[in-house]
Amino acid sequence: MSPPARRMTLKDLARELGVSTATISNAFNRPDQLSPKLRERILAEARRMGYRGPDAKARSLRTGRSRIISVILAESLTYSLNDAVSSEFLSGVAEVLDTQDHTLLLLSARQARSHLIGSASMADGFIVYGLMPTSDVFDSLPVNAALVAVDFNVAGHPSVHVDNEPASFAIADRALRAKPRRRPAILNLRLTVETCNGRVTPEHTLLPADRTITRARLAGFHRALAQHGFSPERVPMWNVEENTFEVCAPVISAVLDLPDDERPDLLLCMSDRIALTALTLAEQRGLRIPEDLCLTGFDGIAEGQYRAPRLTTVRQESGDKGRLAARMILGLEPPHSRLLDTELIHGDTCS
Amino acid sequence: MSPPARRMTLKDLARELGVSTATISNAFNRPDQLSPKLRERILAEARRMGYRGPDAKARSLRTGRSRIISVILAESLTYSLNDAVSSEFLSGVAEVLDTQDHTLLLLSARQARSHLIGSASMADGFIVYGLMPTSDVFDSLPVNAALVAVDFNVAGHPSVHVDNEPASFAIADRALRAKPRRRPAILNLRLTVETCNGRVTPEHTLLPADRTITRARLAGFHRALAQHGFSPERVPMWNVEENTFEVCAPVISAVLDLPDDERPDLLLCMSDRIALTALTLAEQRGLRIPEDLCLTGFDGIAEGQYRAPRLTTVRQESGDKGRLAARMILGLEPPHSRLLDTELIHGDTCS
DNA sequence: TTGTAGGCGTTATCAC
DNA sequence: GTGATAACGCCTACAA
Repeated sequence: MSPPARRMTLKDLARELGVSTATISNAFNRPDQLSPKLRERILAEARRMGYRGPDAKARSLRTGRSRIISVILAESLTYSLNDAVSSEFLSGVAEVLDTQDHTLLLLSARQARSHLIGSASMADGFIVYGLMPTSDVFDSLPVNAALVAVDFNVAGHPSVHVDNEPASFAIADRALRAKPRRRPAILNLRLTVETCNGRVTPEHTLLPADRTITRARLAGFHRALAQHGFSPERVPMWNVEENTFEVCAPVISAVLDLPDDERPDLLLCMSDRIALTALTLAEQRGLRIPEDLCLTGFDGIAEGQYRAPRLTTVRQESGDKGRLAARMILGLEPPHSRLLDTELIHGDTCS
Repeated sequence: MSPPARRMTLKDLARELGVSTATISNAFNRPDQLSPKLRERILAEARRMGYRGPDAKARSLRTGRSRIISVILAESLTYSLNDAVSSEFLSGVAEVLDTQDHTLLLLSARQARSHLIGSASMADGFIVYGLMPTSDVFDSLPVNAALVAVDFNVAGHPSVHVDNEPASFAIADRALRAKPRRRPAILNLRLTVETCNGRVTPEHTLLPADRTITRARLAGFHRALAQHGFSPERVPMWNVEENTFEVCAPVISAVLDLPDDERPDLLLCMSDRIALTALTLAEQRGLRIPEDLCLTGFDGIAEGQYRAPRLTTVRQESGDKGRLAARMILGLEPPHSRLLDTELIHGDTCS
């Protein structure tokens, strides 16, 4: 009879056992506040009667904390979860949260703003990853919220970065040293203000450095090019709008299908995904790597290293970025901005 | 002075504006309950005074719903986020939740049980993905919680599956038809009760079919092998404990390094990751694919298709699985168990 | 159209 | 060591 559709509460249990609610609460949260015997009895009875422990919603209201950390992603969740770099980042975050009994709530800055606001106040802290389309996202966040920015800066909050400019310089320098090249080109990732999936022309405006890390990568490439006798501004650039095979492929096809004497013989790519797409398409066209075409990537994703030829690239430890950001949010690490090192990977695409 | 560290509440705002709390609440939640003019004024004042809208914690306690859907993953978050198949699944889930103004909370069945219980009661519904190590996970969940199981069954709840047995049969049949092979072998994914990263011997016990989908895949392989004149029980099997390059590599190396007359010439792999690892290692050893070694995968991950040779495999739409599960949880789809189709991909590793 | 008041399930501060 | 009791911030009948 009377199957209580309603979830059993702490109060019900207290009444049933003839003890006060405080005692039940203590049995679950502060074992030292009551006799082991009583605690045992309470826990046993709770199990028997189907009480699953304090309700998270009520507890979070009362304590003000939810043990939820939210990662706000610049891109859509769909993209972020499929992209090797950002999922490795998330994986790092999750690893730390896990050991600290926190959970991970995924939010995207792309979601409806009203919705974002609503969900946001649930979390105890925020890790914001990637460049924010609009800064008003922050207006949605609780005031004084714990916040760590990754791959960009937010005034008043610590951030985590990698050394994009030096790393880009290093890999471009490496490529240019390997063998003299005549026609270097740069493949950008989301670098123009205007939507541009193709050649970048003087008509395009580049995003400012505080809006995208790829600007720093470009600076590194340019510095290396200049040092090797090229006029950076004359090195052709193409831009891709999204770091996926599907979006990169047409742009890269256009590059590779240029006449032989115009086709670049060195592609400095801003991501491994772009470089791998170029690699696949170049192989399909019978181009020899690195003889006919030299390629460099950025990120160091596994896919580029578990294939032949191995991609020459820069490894950034996205997992470490995530772990560090998570540790900062949880107060396990002082909240100071940090710059992580990268490592040059000498693969086979650029000998 | 007195910078109110405390977050401003709806009540504060009401007092400030000289209206009742109900009116403020309505302004945010039920626009039709008050004059547009008043609503405008309230919203404007709220913005001006820094009120970010109703607090999610309090709201969820009051309404009983949080707009949070939790995915409980059988594996660790770290693994799940890095694995192509499960992250595509999550991506599908996220896509649907996004459009329905819900958010995604990631939980792992591996986390400390007490923690899991605590966080669980926060969510409005649960999508359980992959095989549960222990069934007592469900005891942690709120009674009568909305729940959808993916890749396994939970009594009393709908599930989403893929046609593992027929798909495995089809691909094995395809491989065996392509060219007569003498020494087929099977590479399993977590199929033994005992931890086993290597050859499966008669001493090992296989997990029961209700504990792992790979059992169904094995059944499909065996049916095809029998049909082509092999005694399934005599076809050698190896097992890998985790679907990652690092864990697969030693096992596969051992297989490939067998003497020529013992080395399998057909590897039926239970995942693309396993097959791709085999492909990489085989290439490193100078084996020709498919002449010397024929390989099949399972999953159809992008990485296997964007390389040469393209992997012969079965595509399962993990994204669709996620979308469907999410739609069921949100009540957009009738809560009936579903079996999704797969598609045979004729790649180059098995001609 | 707006206001009043009770309660959602906890936890924390007190007394006892 | 244990028990009342007052918040936590909001939503929603219901009354005005």
